[in-house]
Amino acid sequence: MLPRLLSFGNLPPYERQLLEQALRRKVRTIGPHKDIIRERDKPRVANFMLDGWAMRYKQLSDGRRQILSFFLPGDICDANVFLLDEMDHSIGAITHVTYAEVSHADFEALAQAPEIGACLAFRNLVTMAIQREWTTNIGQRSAYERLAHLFCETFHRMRAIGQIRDDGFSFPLTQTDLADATGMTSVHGNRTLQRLRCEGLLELKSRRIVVRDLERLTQVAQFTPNYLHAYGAVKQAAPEIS
Amino acid sequence: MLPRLLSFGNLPPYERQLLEQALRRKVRTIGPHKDIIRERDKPRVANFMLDGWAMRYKQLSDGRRQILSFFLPGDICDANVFLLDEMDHSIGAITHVTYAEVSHADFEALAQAPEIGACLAFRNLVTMAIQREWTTNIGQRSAYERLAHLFCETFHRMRAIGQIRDDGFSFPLTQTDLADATGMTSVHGNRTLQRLRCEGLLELKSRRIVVRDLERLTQVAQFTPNYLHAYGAVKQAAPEIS
DNA sequence: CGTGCCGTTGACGATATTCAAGTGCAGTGG
DNA sequence: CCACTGCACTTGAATATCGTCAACGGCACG
Repeated sequence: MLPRLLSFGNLPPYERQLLEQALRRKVRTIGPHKDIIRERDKPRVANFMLDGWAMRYKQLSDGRRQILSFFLPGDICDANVFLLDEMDHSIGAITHVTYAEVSHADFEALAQAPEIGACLAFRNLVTMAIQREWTTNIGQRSAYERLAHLFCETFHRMRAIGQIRDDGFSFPLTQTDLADATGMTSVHGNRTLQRLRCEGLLELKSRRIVVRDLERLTQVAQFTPNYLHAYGAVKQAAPEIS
Repeated sequence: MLPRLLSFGNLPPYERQLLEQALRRKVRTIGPHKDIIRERDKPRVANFMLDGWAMRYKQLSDGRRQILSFFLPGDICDANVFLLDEMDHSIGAITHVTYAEVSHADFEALAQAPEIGACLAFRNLVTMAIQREWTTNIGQRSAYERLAHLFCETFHRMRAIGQIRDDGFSFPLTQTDLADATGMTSVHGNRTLQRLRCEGLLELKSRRIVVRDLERLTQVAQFTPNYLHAYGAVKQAAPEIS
């Protein structure tokens, strides 16, 4: 019923029911390339990702765009966001996306529940840690290392939600998206990607990534997964389908 | 008594007392270039900045360093950080720093108090927004725009805590720090800084910045302060000295 | 069978890094 | 008082990385 990360581990029955009810109240679907919420909008609800990929991004007035993070199933878009007068960034769907809108009142109730509240706070810390790692990635690493790092991170996150099959996973971004996420132009992204391919680190074709050599990829990226803090605390396992 | 941003606006007497007690319990001082906490340490307390500048940073194994954010008086280093097994970044003092260590128990009590709890959550959102802006800054802007942006942001933050005098403020970073914060080499930082100076946008000499043309600086940086969400909701005013 | 988006390529120029050397200044100790 | 030291800042030249512009091919979709 719930995507893996939204299961929040073993909740007491009362909390589990609270969570499921909150997530059932208002489920929405949106098509790719549509915005879930835009910069300057007044935030009204917290969004819990149920299925599909979305992204957080900012756009400068001259058109430059920075993708700030990706939302995978089970992620929470903006905990506590009600406290803000207006959004300082946008959230857009990459694929078809299903998400649950959680009202301010419902969110408060979830945050008050001891287990769920702690999980929400923990998730928030992980989200912040990932954002910091992206800053480091873009600030310090070369284009080549940067892409390698993003693929390592995504691999680990996808594994945590049981989405790895044969060392590969679905990766619905265009090369332009990839470039905007790593702070390079799409032309340079394309060339850098080719280098990753021809050095035998990975394949990327028709929206699917296969990691050919995780060890070397990790080395190139100087990737250390500690900042994910055992993201979801779930190792590779069958996804929760019920 | 409390630095401006830690005043949390108008608190009911009970909460104000709670806050002051929590901040009085353990006040520490540390010299410049010392670490307050290091990556891989187990976090035990939340640190509330009382005086001086500190920074959050990450170091790669080959020595490259990314400065992730600055802590000014009144900032909170790591709310909720107890939930993490270990630190994924370090916090270092830039100047002499005075800070209050808040225990897990005390922090919980603060977070439970309605007004303070909301303030803490709000501050956390602003911290995240700043981190996102840094990602955007480093990812999309040129070196020249990037430095301009950092100075704009710092100007606004310093103004919010009443630290602007004659369009200038104390700025204790070396050029190497500045470069590590904006993802460039110190040599390039130096040259870029010279350009900012000779175009009449600002002066930077002996650890003090004077903004000569805020309007043009804002333009160059494409700076929009919306992401600060009226950081502290305090306009320029005399600092709270009591 | 067009149309549009995505990926790819080449040539060129701009931006940023590297390496190395030198200046200025503050603090230290003789 | 002055040499000595260390650090921050500055400069130049050579190089590497990355961006811009423009064009073309493939493929899906209508």
